[in-house]
Amino acid sequence: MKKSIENKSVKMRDVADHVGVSVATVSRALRNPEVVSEALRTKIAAAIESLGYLPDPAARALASTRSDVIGVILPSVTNNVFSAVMDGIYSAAEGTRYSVQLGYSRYAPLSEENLIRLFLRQRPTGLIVTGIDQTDAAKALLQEADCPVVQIMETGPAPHDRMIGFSHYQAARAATAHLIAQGYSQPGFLGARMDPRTQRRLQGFRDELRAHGIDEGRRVHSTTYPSSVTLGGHLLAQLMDAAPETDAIFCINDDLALGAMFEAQRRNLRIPQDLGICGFNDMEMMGAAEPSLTSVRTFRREMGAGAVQLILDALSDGARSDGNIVDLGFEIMPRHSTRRNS
Amino acid sequence: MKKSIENKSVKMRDVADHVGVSVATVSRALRNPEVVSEALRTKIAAAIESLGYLPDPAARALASTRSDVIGVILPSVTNNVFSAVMDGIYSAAEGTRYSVQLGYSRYAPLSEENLIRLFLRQRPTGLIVTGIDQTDAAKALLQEADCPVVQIMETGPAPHDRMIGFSHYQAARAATAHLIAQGYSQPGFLGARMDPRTQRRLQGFRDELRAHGIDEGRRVHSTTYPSSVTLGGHLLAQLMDAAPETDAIFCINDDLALGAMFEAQRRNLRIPQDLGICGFNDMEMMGAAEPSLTSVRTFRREMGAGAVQLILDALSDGARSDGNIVDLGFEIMPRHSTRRNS
DNA sequence: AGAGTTAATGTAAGCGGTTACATTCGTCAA
DNA sequence: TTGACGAATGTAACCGCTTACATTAACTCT
Repeated sequence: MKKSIENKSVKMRDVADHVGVSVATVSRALRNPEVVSEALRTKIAAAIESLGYLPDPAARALASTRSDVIGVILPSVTNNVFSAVMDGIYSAAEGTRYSVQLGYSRYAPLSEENLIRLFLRQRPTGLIVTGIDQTDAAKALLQEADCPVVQIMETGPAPHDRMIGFSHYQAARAATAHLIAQGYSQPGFLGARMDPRTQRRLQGFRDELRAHGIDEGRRVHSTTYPSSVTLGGHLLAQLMDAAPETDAIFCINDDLALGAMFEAQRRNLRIPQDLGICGFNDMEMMGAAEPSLTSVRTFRREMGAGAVQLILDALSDGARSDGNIVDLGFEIMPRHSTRRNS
Repeated sequence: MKKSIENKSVKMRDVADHVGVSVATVSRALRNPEVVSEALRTKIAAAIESLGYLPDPAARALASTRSDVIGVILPSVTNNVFSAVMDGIYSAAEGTRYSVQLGYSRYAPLSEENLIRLFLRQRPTGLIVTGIDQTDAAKALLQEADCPVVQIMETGPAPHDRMIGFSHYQAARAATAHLIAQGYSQPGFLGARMDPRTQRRLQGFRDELRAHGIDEGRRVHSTTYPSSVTLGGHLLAQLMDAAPETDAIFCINDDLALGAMFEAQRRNLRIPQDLGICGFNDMEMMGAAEPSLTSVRTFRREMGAGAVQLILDALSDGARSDGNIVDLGFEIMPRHSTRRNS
């Protein structure tokens, strides 16, 4: 594999000259191999290899009015939940000609709107956005976008185009139902960074309580602060002070659950006898904790990979088969922290 | 703020016509405002606003032979350590005209080399790469790169250009010294995903033991598997079975430390009396855990933000002030898990 | 007043690909 | 033999900006 030393800036022109054809033929060999004769195709491939030619994405994008990037807009960099999604996205994009461009909205709808505008300007191959709570302007932009758009993390009515996720409402109801089934009669709720998505989880919690005729009392504690393990401890402390009758908690995510567990230990509350704990997302540590912690497993990596696949499908289908919703569901992972009934 | 409905594809041409100037003037108003008259500048700004014009990055990159992207190559998507770095990078890039392009090498040097090649093809404004263990080919590419290159996460000799990080070796020595100072005489080592960077931490651990005349015995346990909380538990189990005299552990990262803590609890080992635990990175949960866990704090967000700043500096400096190394240091955060001496 | 500056703007040639259209050439049916 | 046709390749315009160079107008200076 002798690569040219001088591959500083090999252009298509150089490859063409090397083979003795026009640049158009080289371009075709790359984009529509089937229209180029077998003989030339192999010669061109060899020249590309030996010269170490790599196409200039900017020139490509400009000429073809379409860039080979898949735009992804997520609310947070640091949140583990989204790193798993990213992992799925990058894995699925690997090996394709598409590259991923990431943007972070920091949970700010307006910032998300601007990112959408910015990304659309690049005429991306596809766009992946998080959730269903865009601003009206953003919705309009997505509606008019001339590329596949996939909404991830949630399912819901009227997707812009395609959608892959699960129902946060149903997941929360199921988790709450699990607590009740385990014999807990006074479940509480711990939430942080209450955005529309987590609000739907709260709604699921409430509706499930109501379905069992349980009053929520003063057992719902949440804050708009970003979630953390420390915060989980604080929230549990608040909750127990305000509502000592609480015998179980459903936490909006696993960090809060872990923090609550530590706080429970500090307070000498026995888990699961005195306090049942259920988290959300089922991150790896949940099974490893002592005691192991019940959580709602969600398929984050699959969501990311699936979103990319949906875009690739849309590209080949051509036909915009609207209303394409993929529900990945969720799974309650019962562990020691809620095992009161066995 | 009445945005045009038809901002589908407003180009510079449209802005120019709207104001009654040539596109060159509009372009200059955007890139070198100081050479355009005050009057035109404001008119142009107004037109841009009212038409909702956004420049086409591909065209810009092609014409200027320089794209406004900062390339970043990290080994892992999911590792928390790097999400903090990314957070710093994105924050620092926000508000500038530069956008971030991320690539993941999955800890594979060859994959990193390809990414470098790919990124360089875009003639980026700057490049951020992780660590100092590139392949020879990759090193050559970086050396010839015609943009600032910043190596992050580590300090060391002979940076390609600039460098921001800390000494993993020194940090590990300091952590080990802390354990010894707390009266632990048989410290062990838990490692996972042993790459060159973590190898240097192991070296620090060993040298510090030697400096105190302590034999490492059979107390160094590590694996090439990716790190996880679960794995931390397994490793501690292995370690205690192989070397029951162990009275403290230095873990390559906080996940392992947390897992080890849970395993210690399962084994009824008292922390910190029977077993001292020290992690690495000081993630948020360390202080919130029960018992709270000692760790080595590293400045990851600052590393990311600092790297971007170094690039911006290099751009304005012009002069390649070689050998520019920023050592952010580290800090031992003593907590309950190693508090035997007080 | 005339020449020389300087500041502000316009003109037009690219940047490196893509692609519609033109051209060439061999094949085949009439 | 000849024209039609299809496959393979070439020609050249164009994608939306940037920028070197040319041009013009307004001053400054002797």
